[in-house]
Amino acid sequence: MQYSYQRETIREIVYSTNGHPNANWIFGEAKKSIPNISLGTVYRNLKCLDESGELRTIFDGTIARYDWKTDPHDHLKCKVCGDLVDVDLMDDAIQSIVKKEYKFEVDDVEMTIIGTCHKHKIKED
Amino acid sequence: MQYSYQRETIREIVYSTNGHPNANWIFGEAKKSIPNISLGTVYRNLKCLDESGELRTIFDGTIARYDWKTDPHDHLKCKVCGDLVDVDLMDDAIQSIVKKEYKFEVDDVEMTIIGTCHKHKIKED
DNA sequence: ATAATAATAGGAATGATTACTATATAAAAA
DNA sequence: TTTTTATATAGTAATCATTCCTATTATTAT
Repeated sequence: MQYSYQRETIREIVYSTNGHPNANWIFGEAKKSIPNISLGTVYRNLKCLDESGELRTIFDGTIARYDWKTDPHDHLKCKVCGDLVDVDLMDDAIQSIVKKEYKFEVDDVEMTIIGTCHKHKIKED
Repeated sequence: MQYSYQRETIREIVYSTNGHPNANWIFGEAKKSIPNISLGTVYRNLKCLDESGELRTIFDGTIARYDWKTDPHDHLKCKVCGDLVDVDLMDDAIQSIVKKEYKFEVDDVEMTIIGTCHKHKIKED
């Protein structure tokens, strides 16, 4: 893969945030330094950065978000504020059940726990 | 919610398969008995069947699929054949970690394990 | 049966993503 | 360093899933 300033810029944008941005937000940020960058360029480069393991694509409902954390981890999604928080939950016990009982070779785990985060608790018993 | 023959048909279609169909497949099936049903009707009814708890929406990458199994469960997705298989993995330990450590009220868990299913094993050591 | 209410068909609109193409940039060869 | 070759880009059109809109139709309540 040939070097490109656009790809480098996109990579830096993703690496600069913990906010799980989508393609359109990244496009907006990229335009600040490359005003005539095109959205197609953003998508193409996000895909090849994913393929080369430099970022990870996560699916939030029906749209794709991008995360510089490439190590396996999970997400808590608050349905009130929409926040997506990184957590580390998937345990070895589950991995080994999948391997042994289902003879399934695991590449990746996508776990999103949907609920309400502490900011919105109405009352605590 | 008022009765409708279309909604009843859609519900029966989802309940008749284990194949995690998407809206378009359901639309095709529905047309067999209601030739001029519209895709909008399919989507609207899938949404209200989800809201009333009669089915569950699952996200497969960037598209929605529908599942009559409404009890919490997880999926194994084979990246070779695309099959989505129901499994029951999410354990109480994880639930309680989320609750205690993150003070997060869980409504739902979406866990998809991506990998290769036993049908495509090249060799076993 | 009539009126009130909610659902439908059909099609247009939206939003995310991908595909196309002529031009520009980067890497390799001369 | 020029020339050649290959790959990436901008800009735009196309696609796909999904939602929205509206006049008409079906369901429910009176």
